[in-house]
Amino acid sequence: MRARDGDDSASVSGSALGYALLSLLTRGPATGYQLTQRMKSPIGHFWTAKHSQIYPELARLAAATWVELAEGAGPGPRAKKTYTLTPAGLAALGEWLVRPPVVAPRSETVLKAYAANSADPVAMADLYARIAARQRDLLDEWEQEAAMLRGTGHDRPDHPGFGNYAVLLMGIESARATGAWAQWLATCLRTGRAAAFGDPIPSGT
Amino acid sequence: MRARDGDDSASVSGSALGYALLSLLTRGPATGYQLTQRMKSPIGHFWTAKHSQIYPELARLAAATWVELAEGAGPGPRAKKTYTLTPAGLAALGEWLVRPPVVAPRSETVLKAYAANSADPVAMADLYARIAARQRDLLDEWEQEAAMLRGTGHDRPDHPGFGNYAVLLMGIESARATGAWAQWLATCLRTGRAAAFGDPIPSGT
DNA sequence: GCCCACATGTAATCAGTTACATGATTCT
DNA sequence: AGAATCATGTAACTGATTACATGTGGGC
Repeated sequence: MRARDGDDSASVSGSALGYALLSLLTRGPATGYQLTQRMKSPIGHFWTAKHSQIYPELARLAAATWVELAEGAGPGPRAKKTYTLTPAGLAALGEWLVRPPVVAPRSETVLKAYAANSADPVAMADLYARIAARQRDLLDEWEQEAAMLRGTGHDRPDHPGFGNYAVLLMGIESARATGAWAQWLATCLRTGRAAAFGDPIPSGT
Repeated sequence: MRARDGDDSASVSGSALGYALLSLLTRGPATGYQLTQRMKSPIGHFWTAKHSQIYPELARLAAATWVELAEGAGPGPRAKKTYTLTPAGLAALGEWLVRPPVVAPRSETVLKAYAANSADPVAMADLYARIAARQRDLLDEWEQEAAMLRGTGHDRPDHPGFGNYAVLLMGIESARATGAWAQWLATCLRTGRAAAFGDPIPSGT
């Protein structure tokens, strides 16, 4: 975020985190703490932030008049601050959304696969078998969640929860793809031979 | 990288970037410049680094004796340095590889979808239609590349290029998943109604 | 003469994590 | 009595990008 107080005009620009917080606030006003929780699911599988990063960013968003805050009595020594998205914040979000994404994806899981034959094949096969199992679990969980959301109309683009549904669908596709790939890789490494993609999970894991 | 000169023993630990460079060096000795190029494909779609990050990291790897360097005359004012992976470096890489990945994935593309109904639906549909088209192009390109690699035995885990092949396969799965999802999202936003996943690309884009 | 590829570095800044710090309320 | 949840912040550090800085050799 380059937005500072006094700089209320034209070229105000934000960081991806700032816009992520604005997106969370479209779901309704929240405290920094609540935003930290709200970020966990479902978007947390594709974007994360700790509270130590969120609190200063909220202060910057407030300085840019993209959010408003109401102070109240908090449980601890400091006041509890509830943030609300402003029309200016919503407009800034709308402008950012239609610009092409720029953050390059990073996957340590794929990076490790790139050096697959520099490690013990058994340990490596084990690692990717566990990753595949985890992705299958997530896939099951998310498919149930998505089915429930479909039942309540979240699959319509005018539904306020459509964004959540869209993220969940990408989670499903991502888990399916990663799971199948990790399983293929585990099979290759365990058998020491080329394997076909999409084979059923061999017994004896 | 916490590895410093003199600290050659037990608890030497590295950053993901350090291990990425070691992985690149398993393909053969290289200069920092060549590593910058080598990182572009195919692993560049899942892990990136600029030369300004690579050069200092190579110095740290050399201090940790994980790589060796040979100096020669360079084109510019400074000496050209060719780095080679040492047995200690290979061992360190092997230990890191079998540890579970920790870096959380980040996708600005999915983050934007999370706020899909806070922007102009037409512009948003356009954005995701372009993303889908791009993923289809990548899919075509990578499938041809993968077919070529299969023909030359890269799909066997003992082939030195197996890591490249594995990354390429994940690229394919990722492009397929992201492409189908982006197309679904574009269709939803354009029609303003719920769409089924995996539908054929509607005409008139 | 100009642009491109080769080649290596540093400085400033931004983004993100880890650790430190405080304190009320509710549940076990 | 101790742990978990709610709630907000800062400091130190690591990771990554952008910009600055230098210079050769080859092709057009």
